[in-house]
Amino acid sequence: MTAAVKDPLLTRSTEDYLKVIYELGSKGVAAQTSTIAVALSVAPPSVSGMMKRLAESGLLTHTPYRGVELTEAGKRAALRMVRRHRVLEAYLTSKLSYSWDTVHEEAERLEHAVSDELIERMALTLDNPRFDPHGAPIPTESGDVEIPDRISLTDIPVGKRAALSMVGDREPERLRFIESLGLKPGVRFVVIGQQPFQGPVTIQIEHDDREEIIGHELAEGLLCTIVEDSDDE
Amino acid sequence: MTAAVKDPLLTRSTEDYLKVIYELGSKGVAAQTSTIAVALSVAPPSVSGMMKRLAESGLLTHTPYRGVELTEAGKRAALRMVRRHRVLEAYLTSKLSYSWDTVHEEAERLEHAVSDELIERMALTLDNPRFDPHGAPIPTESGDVEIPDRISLTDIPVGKRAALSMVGDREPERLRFIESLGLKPGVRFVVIGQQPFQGPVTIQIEHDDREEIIGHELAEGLLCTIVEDSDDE
DNA sequence: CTCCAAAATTAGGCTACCATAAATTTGGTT
DNA sequence: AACCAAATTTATGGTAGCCTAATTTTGGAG
Repeated sequence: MTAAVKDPLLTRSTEDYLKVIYELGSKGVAAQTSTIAVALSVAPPSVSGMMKRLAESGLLTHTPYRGVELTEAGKRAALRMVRRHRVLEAYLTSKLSYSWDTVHEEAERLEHAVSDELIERMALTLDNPRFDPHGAPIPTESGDVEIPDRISLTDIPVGKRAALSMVGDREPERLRFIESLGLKPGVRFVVIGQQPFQGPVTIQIEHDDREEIIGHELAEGLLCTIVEDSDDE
Repeated sequence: MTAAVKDPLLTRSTEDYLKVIYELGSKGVAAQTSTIAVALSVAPPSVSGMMKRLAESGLLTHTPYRGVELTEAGKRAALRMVRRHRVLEAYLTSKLSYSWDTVHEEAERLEHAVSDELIERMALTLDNPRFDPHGAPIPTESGDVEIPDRISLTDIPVGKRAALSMVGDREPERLRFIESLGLKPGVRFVVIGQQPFQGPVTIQIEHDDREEIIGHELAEGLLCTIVEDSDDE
C-alpha cells in the first residue's frame, strides 16, 4: 500500500512554490500559507490550493491549518531549483557581465527553462563554483548544500575583523547601494561602531580604509564570517 | 476608431504559434490550420481557437476557412523569436560546446525565457553572428533577415562545385548522419553524380576527396551555394 | 451542377492556476 | 472558559490552452 505518488511533472508554478518553501525553511522562517503567498505574490487561497495539489503529488505533507513540510522528493526538487538558480547567476555574472543586482531576475525566469545538461555545462565551464555572486552556497548536483556559519553584521562585536560572506537581499536597489559602499562578498572590514536600539553599524573597510555607516536593517542582511587575527591584537 | 490591439503580452504558446506561422510562410508552405497543428503537435481545433485569439490581439488576420496572415506586429514578434532561437543556438554551440544535433531542443525552451538583454549580450559576445550553427540567417535586432540565395543539393548540375550553406533539418538523428558524412555548413564539394527518379546524389568532398552518396530526401534539405571556379574549368 | 471527402470550425469538457468572498480554525486575551 | 482577530481553508468563478465529437465549409470529381 504505497502512497500514490503522481508523475513528477513539475510546472513552473510548482517549481516556484517548492523553491520558496525550501528557502523560507532554510531561513528559519516558518513556511506559513501567508508567508508563501507574500513571497510568490499570490493570494492566500491560491497557496492553499497548491498545497493540496503538491501534497497529492507527494512533494510535501500538509496538515490543514498547521503548515507544510517538504518530503524527500520535494526537498530534492527544491534543491535542484536552487542549484539551477545559483549556477545561472554565477554563469551570467562571470561570462556575460551581468551585474549582481540584475542577475537574479534573469535567473528567475531561466531556471525553469534550462535543462540539467545546460546547468552542468555552465557549472563545468566555471569549474564548479561553490558560491553564487551574492555569496549563497550552490547545492551540488546530488543535493548537498554547504552551510557556512555566518553571522549577521549586526551581531559582530565592535573591534572584530570580519569578511562579508553573503548578501541576503535581492532587491536591485539595495544591492546597488551595498555595492556603492564598496561592499561585496569577500571584502574585509573592522567593526568600529555599533549603536544600540537598532542603530547603525560603522565599519572600516580594509581595502581602502574608508569608513562606512550602515543602517540596521541593511546590516542585518549582511552575513559575515569573523576573521581571526592570525597573530597580533 | 483604431483597432483595439490588446496588450502584447505573449505567452509561450502564442510565441510558438507566431514562430511556426512565420517559418512555414518563409518556407513557401501555406500556413494552413492543419500544417500548424502538425508543426506544434496540437489538434486542429486548438489551432482554430488560438487563431481567433491571435487575431483579436492584432497579431494576424484570419479569414475563416481560408487561412491566416501575420500582421506587422505579428511578424515583428515572430522574427524576435527566430532571432532568439538562432542566437541561442549559436551561443550554446560556440560557448558551451553543444553539438548541432542537440542544440535546437535546448534553444526551443530557452527562447521563451531569456530577456532581450541576454540575447543581445550573447550576440555581442559572439560578435553578432549572421548565421546559426545550421547555416540559417539570424535576423537582426531590428528585424531584418538576410536571405542568401541557396539551391537544394538535388538541383545542382553534375560537375558543379558548391558549398553546403544551410541544413534545413532539425532532427538530431539526421543531423548526426549528415555530420558523419563529413558535411556541415561551409564544406565544399563537387557533384559527381545525380541519379534520376528521386535517386541519390554523389558528391566528392573537397577537404578529403571522399566520395559520399546522399539519398534524395536528405539531399533536398541540404541548401548550397554554387562556387564559381575562379579561373580554370 | 451535384455530391462528397478533406479541412476547418464550433460545441462542450478538462486541467492548472489565479482571484474574491464566505466559512472555519486557531490561539491568545480577558 | 468564552470570545475575537488573524490565519487559513472552502466555495465559487475566470482565463488560457488543450482535447474529442459534431458541424460546417470548401473545392474537386463525376
